[in-house]
Amino acid sequence: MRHRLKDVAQRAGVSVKTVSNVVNGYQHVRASTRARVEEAIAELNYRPNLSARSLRRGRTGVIALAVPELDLPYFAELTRHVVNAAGAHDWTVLVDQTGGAIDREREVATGIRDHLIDGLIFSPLALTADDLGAGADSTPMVLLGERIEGGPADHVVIDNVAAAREVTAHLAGLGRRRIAAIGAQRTAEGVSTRLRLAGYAAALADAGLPYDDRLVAPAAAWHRADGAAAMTALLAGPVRPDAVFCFNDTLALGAMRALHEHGLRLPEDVAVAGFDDIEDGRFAVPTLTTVSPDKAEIARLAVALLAERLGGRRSGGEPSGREGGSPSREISAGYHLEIRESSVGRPAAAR
Amino acid sequence: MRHRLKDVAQRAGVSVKTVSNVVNGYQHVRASTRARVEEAIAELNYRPNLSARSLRRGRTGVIALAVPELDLPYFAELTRHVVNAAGAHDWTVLVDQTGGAIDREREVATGIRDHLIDGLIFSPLALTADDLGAGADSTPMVLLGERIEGGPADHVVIDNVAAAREVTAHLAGLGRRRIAAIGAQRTAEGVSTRLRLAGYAAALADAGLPYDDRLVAPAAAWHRADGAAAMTALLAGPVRPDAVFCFNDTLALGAMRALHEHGLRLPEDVAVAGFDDIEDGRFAVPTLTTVSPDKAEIARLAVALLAERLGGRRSGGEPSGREGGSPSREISAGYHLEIRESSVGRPAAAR
DNA sequence: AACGTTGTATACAACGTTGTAAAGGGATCG
DNA sequence: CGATCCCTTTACAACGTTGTATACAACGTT
Repeated sequence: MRHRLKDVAQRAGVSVKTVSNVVNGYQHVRASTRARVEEAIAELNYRPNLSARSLRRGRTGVIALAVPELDLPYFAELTRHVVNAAGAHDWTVLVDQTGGAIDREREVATGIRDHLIDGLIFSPLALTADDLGAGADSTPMVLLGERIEGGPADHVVIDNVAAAREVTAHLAGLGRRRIAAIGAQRTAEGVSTRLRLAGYAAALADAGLPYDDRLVAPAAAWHRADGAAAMTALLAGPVRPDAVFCFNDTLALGAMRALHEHGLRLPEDVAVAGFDDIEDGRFAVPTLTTVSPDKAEIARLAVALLAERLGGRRSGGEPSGREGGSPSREISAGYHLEIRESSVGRPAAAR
Repeated sequence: MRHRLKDVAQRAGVSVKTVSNVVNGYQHVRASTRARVEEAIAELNYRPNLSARSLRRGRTGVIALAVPELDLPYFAELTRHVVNAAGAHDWTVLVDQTGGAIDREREVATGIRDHLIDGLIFSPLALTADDLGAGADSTPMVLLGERIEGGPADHVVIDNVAAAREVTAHLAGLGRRRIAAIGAQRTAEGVSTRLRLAGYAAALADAGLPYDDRLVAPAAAWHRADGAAAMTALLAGPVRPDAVFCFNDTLALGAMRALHEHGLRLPEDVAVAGFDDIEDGRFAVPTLTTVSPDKAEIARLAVALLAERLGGRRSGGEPSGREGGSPSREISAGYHLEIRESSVGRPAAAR
């Protein structure tokens, strides 16, 4: 049984307008009147009708987070951080999954469930700037990652080139001479993929190692099975890698499983590194060396950018939107290397 | 720039009512008029204002899924299945996390973002039937798991007792005589916990093995770190287990990591079994023996129950709700055992 | 008495969509 | 010619909330 302002007003013996004033914290309300209204609200368990409120105000207090797949642990962990960061603004987060499919991503970018969300945080895989321009509505959007160059939205990024370069350099610094990479894509559509590959290539050059196509394995998607398949293909190839940089942790965990099945020792025979620092990798056998982006910071920055676009408050006004607002910004979040057993082995003292 | 029915009407040279009739598939619209309107809709990229629509109709087309933690893989995978199942009804799923905290769960049960959702699928950890009765609104709710006895909501469950019994019997059938359990709780608040413990105890009795408190380790939460800590405590205890049944897969993965760190072999020294069949366990070293609930079926059943409560259609009518509707139902979904390396070892032929 | 402040109510309309009722025009059929 | 059907429009109000304007009363101060 949902109660309206009108029902509260009747119960408290005041006007609808007075109840609204109490609910909205309008200062000119006598304390005794306020108490009476609040009591009626509690008795009736009144909750504002947010559809009505949003129609009148133009705001719902809901933002959306659209990620490729929630069951890729990186996105699940990121979602948790976004939900926490959004809580500080008293926002509810609607989580959507695109599956990385271009048509779904276009749908999200052009307005999912229009008018039900105030803003969008979006981690796309396949979108282009053209997709963003065409048919986009005015809902403020923050993109995670460097997927869209020159688009109108704000971006939160990490330096994929530097991070990939650094972790590959770590492997080279351990004396590895045949460093493979898993996660490239044939069509090179994903910008993250290209940047991580560029960082890998730069580190090889830094170390005076040749870039060898035979050591670069593609992956259709970034799940464990894809990592296992790519590692298996590399092991069947003409050049035996002594290290492998995987473009995310789930690829790395799959590769580690494949290495185990081939009777290879980690890291003695093949050192492994990943990217993302998911909890999984911290408890794997061996624990996984990885790039650890500051997920909490990414979430915080994304929510802060969105809040700024939305004017940082819950109440009205036309959002500055994506067309004609301030120029789009790109902010970098931090990362660091987590060096673990999969590259440097087990501390001898622990045995 | 959001366009209204009025803008479409002007562009197509018809009335607002005619545009509404086209949008809603009213049959008495001339084909040429319909074409004209649809063209205007496409040109303006018109999208209905769902707040306005829901205010008028009383429906938003959004359901909520509330789970304890999205970054526990079981819930992330379940979310994916729920989103897929809901898509068949053209529903959008709003995902919320409660952290398993009683006050957050109460908040969810009494109506999160009122009027923004048509129904709720809820996987609570701490709620009681009293919590459900008090202050609950009329939004239809389906509960996942046997958390709430005698409450008014529909339930989708799996037979936790039988499943736990079966996987423990599997370990006993392998000749294991000191089978431990990880995941019990001191306060025994969670029903799943109690049922899995009951199944474990029943299987011990079936096998003529004594129930030994020293082999039952509690866990504060069900993350990998909790499993590792509990396994470490068991290994420091007076009775050395030769098998361990963990109440979920993340506990099991943490326990496996702890066993490895103590130089024990799996499954030779200690056989391990989990519950949930997350992807992680399929690629672990060794692969994890586990109870595999049919997550897609759970999702499908939950969505179907909710659809029934909502009258299976998008348009109007007062939902039958939780008060005064048909009696609450409990439906069981299937599960099976996945026997893998952590209990039976590696197939010899694979080496 | 006049003025300013506080507090409450009334009035109205806005937000975008849609359900109901009624009217009107055109075409067809008995 | 009247009845019926198809099609479109106009009119109105509903949904629940809230922003603006105005009116009025009470109280305190000058």
